[in-house]
Formats: sequence, C-alpha cells, structure tokens
Amino acid sequence: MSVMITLPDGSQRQYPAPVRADQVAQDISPRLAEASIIAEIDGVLKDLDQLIEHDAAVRFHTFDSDAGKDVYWHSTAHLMAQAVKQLFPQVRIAIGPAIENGFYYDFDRDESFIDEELVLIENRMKELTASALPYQRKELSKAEAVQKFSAMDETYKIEILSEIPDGDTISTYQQGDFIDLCRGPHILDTSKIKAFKLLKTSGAYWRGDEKNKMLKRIYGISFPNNKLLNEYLRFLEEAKLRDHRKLGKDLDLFSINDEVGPGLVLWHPNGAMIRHLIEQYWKDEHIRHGYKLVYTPHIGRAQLWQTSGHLGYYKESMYAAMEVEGQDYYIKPMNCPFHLSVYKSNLHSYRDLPLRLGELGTVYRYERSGVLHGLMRVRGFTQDDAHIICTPEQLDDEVNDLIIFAFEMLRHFGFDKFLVYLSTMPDAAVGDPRDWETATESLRHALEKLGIEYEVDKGGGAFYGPKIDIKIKDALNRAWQCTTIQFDFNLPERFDMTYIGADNAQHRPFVIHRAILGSVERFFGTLLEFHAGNLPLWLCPVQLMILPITDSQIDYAKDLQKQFLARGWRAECDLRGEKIGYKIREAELKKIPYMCIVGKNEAESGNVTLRRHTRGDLGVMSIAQAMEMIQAEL
RNA sequence: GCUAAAUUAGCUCAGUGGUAGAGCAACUGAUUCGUAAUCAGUAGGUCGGGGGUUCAAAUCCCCCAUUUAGCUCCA
Repeated sequence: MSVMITLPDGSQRQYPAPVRADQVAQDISPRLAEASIIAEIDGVLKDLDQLIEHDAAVRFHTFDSDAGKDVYWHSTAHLMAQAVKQLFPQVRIAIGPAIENGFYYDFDRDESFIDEELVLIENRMKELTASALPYQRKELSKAEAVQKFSAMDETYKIEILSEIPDGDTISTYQQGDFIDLCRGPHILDTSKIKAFKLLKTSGAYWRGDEKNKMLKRIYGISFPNNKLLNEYLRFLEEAKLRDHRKLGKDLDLFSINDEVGPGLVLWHPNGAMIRHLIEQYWKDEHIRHGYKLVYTPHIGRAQLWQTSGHLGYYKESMYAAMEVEGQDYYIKPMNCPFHLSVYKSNLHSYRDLPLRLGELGTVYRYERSGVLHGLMRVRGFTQDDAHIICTPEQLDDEVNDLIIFAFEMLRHFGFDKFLVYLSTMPDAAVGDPRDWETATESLRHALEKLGIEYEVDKGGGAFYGPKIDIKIKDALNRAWQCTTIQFDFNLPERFDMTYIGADNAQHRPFVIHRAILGSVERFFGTLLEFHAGNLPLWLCPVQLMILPITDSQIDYAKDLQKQFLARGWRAECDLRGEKIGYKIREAELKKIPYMCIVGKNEAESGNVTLRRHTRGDLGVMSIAQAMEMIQAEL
C-alpha cells in the first residue's frame, strides 16, 4: 500500500502507507520541516506527527500563516499553564486560547499574579522548553475524561466536558506532567517555542459572564525567534507614541478633566479647529448626497422616550430625569426620536421619499466607569447621525448609495483598512421576519455588489433590525466601531410613521439609522492614531509656520503670512527671539506640515525656503512656487 | 460595575516615616543666530480628596474620586 501526497503547488509524492506528516515536510526541505507548526491534511489541521494513511492533499503551516500563529500561541498557553501548575499546584485551570496577538490562560486563584511571579513563570517555561517535552494527543471517551479531570479536581474542565454531547470523542494533550482538555492541534514539542514574554495580568469572568466568578488571566505572546519578539515589543512601544491620549496632550487638542467629569471632553482650540474642519466637510458632503440637515434639542419629555421605548430598554444607559414644572425631562442618549418627530410633523407623500435627515447630534449616555477610554469611549459625544426614511422599493438604491458614501468618506480621511460586519436577526426581535429578510438581503447585496469583504455576525443584529458595522483599528490593533448602518423596524411602529402611497393608502416607511463617522470623538481618536498625529494637510489647525531667522525679517514674515491667509490657509509666524534650530524643532514637535524659513537672502530676493514636516528641507523657491507646491498637496 | 496597578509643579518623572526635588515648559534679562534644544536668573506644589496610626506621613492603614490595562457592555 502506498499513499499519494498532493502538495499545494500540484506536485505529488508517493510514500509507503502510512507516512508521518512531518516526514513529508522533511522531504520537501529541512527548513520547511524546521519551520512547520502544523499540517493541513485535506483541509483539516492536524499535528505534525499525524500518520497519513490515504491519498491526501497536504500543506504545512509555519508561523507566517494565521493558522500557524494560532497553534503556536495556543501551545505556548499550554506551556504557561504547565509552569503555573508546577509553581502553584493549588491553582485550577480554566481556558487558554490563542487570541489575535498572542494568548492568555485563565486561572482560578484567590490572589492576582504579580510581576515577580510572572518572571518566575517565564523562567519555569524556559526550563520546560529546554526539556523538549512532546505534546501528546490522546483520544478518550467522555466518561474517561470526566474521571481523569475529576481526579485532578479541575472543576472548570469538568464543566466544559458536561456540555459536550455524550457520544463525542474527546482529546487531551499532555506535555510532561501537564494534561489539558483540548481539541488541538499542537506543535510537536515545547522546544519549538523559542521566544516568549508574559505581558500583563487582569481579571476575567469565567465564560465572560459577569455573574460568574472572576478568574485571574495572564496574557502573553511568543515567537519562533527573538528578533520577532523584539520587533513586537518595539511595536508596542511605538503604539504608545501614537496613542491619541498622548497626542491630544502633546498637541494641545483636548482634555478630560476630573472636575468637569469623567468621559466629558473639553475641545481645546487646536482640536476644535480640526473638529470644525471635519464637521464642515461632513455637512458639505451630506448636502451633496441629498441629505437635509436638522437641529434638535438636547432634552425631551418623558413621554417622547416612552413612545420611543428608550425608557423601557435603554434606561440604564440614560442620565436620570430632571423635573421641570412637574414634568420629567431626559437628556438624549440618541437622536432618533427627534428626527422621527421632525418627520411626523408633516404629512408625507411617497413623492417626498426618500427623506434623509441628518444632524451632528450630541448625546449623553451613562457608560460604566470601567469602560471609559480617552476619546474612544466617553459619556458625552456627537454622532454624525442621520435617518433615511424610504419606501420598500427605494431600499436597495438607498443602501447601495449609503455604503458607497460611507467608504468614500472614510477613505477621504486616509483610512484604507476596514473590518466590515453584517449582523443578522437575533432570537428576540421585533418586526415582520419578511421585512428582516428583505433588509438583510439588501445589505448583503450591496456589500457583494461593491466587492466588499465582510463577516457575518449571525444573530448579532439589534432587536429592531439588521445592520452593517464598519470598524477601524487603533494603534494597538484594537478595532473600534465607527460606521453603523442599522435598519429599524421598531420605531416606525412606535411613532406610527406613515406615508401616502400612489394608491392613496397609508403605508409604513422603512427607516435606516446610520452614522458614518460614528461619533466625532471616537472618529477623531482613530484618525489621530491612524496618522500618528500627522494629519492630512487640509485638517491641520496650523498648516504653515513662518520662521524668520532674525528680527530683521519680521516684516517680511508678516507679509508672507498675509498672503497665505488670503488664500484661506492657516498660517502663523514664530517671531520669538530664538535661534532657527529651536523654532524648527518646536514646529516639528507640533507636527506643523509646512515651515517657511525666511532669512536675509529670502527677504531680499522675495523667496522662501520651504521645509516639510517628516520630510525636511525642500530648498529655496519663489513664493508662487511654494504656494503651488502646498496647493498640490491640498 | 468587576480584577489589578497608578495619581507628586503646565508636561515627563525622582523621592519607602524626619525641612518637597530634577529636566522640559512658563516668566525676566542678555544674545539676532541658516534647518530638531543659546546662556543666565525668577517663579511655580494643601504630594488626587477625606479620615486614621504616629512625636512626625508624599511615604503606613481605611474610605472616596479619577486614570491605565483587561473583563462585561457599546458609537
């Protein structure tokens, strides 16, 4: 008997059956064998010591692939758990998966792990990698598994086992004295783990449910060599420099002040200018795309929130009522009730639709204290909100245009990588399932027609409608939701919205709730991190800084400033009696895009020397040339 | 809200029971200089807030607030 192995390039190799997967890798090249983490056999990930008994398509995953990283990190999590169990035998183990950047393991222990203990654990892990302990897979029945983990008093494993159907085969992996319930696959042995670091500890609820016990989690990361580990650690350092909270302070853009209140943002002049430019662009674009702008109040009577249902299902995120003349008023957590009230204030014909009502609407939500985060998660924020009210026939066009509009706008700010999610009907939902179907398909078609890659979040929609979310990543690769496009089958009913159709009868319109930037605050935060503070020229609060070399050029500098201002550019002069090197340094640190250096030579010849932030000296040129160059970038 | 850590001058940080410190920034003066820091001087702090222990607290203990990293939840 022999087996035919087909490799990804189509080439084939014949072996006497059975053949171990890593033997194939070895024959392809010793380097591949060395770098291989797992084998993919007919599309299924397997351990490298897997015996192949039948003809199969085989490929190998190294650390370069997502699957390879995943297994590598998962195996490191097991290694860490082994070290923890050896050092702290009384600790119970819970779960330890690979995550986007590394791995974690949750432990049940009364005390938290302190930094000194992390070092101990790391050292023990190093010893264990030196022993090259093989990860040994064992398949057993559920009863055997329960018995085994009961004997070790690993109660969390028993709980996991209790949820696995009785007939299923269960696998465990053991390296040395450590055994874990695990589906696998894993790397061959612990010596494959070359470079690792335990990064941080935190609490984490068992099964992610805050009603459950809080376990102690250790996060870590590992790499096949020290170089990659050091690169990653450097990336973390650089991410700190891109942090919008640091940039906000350094560039004097905004602050959040203890006395004013947590999660409430003070926009300083520089930040306010950027925000103004964003909002101005936003308004212009919305008008161009057929939106009507509205303004609505910040508070509304209890009756309004009763009608909208917010007092029923959203109350815990709302600030407490304030009483005026015996009536309760609430500060708004959302703009929808107001926009829909605008719609309701008139009778509408199908000829009026679609109606797109937009507003930069400031809302206030009570967010639990632990979730606040710079500008990304605040308690008072401005949504770039709009509600599209349309007929069923208009749905597809509206959704299509909207998605194009959203990407167009995000790209205008420089963003080029997005995570797109389509969330479908949850178990508890309002509205006609046929409407859900129509709306979901409309969203899906639009994404597919435009060739946008997306993930489906099955059952992840709000109870009132399906949605598309677009997320943008921050400096640390954390994804923040910005754009959201949500159908609403709840509010049209609650507000009894209607339009008169061509048949002269009343119909219920569709309502799409959407925000493209999401909130101005969060968007601003992601924007700062994405550009590392070096905003596109059109958004810079100061676009040009004019730097005279000595006091003799002050008049010339001021004249230049006037010329730039006349073109609508934001230009300032640094007239302090400092040396040019110092002024340049300051302008560079403030990330001002263009510096105009003017000394005796420039003043006499009517030229400027231009310098571009991040690029350096651009040389001497005429004022007209400088203006042309700047204009070209705008 | 939960777990853990932190909070000292505008900023970044030192200071482990005995008179509150540095660098940068600010202010004043001198310097007028060619591509990332000129020199000198001055001023600036209820050591997050409150309570306690102590002869004595930035330092030890308790409560509260805020921040940070996660968890849960969300734009």
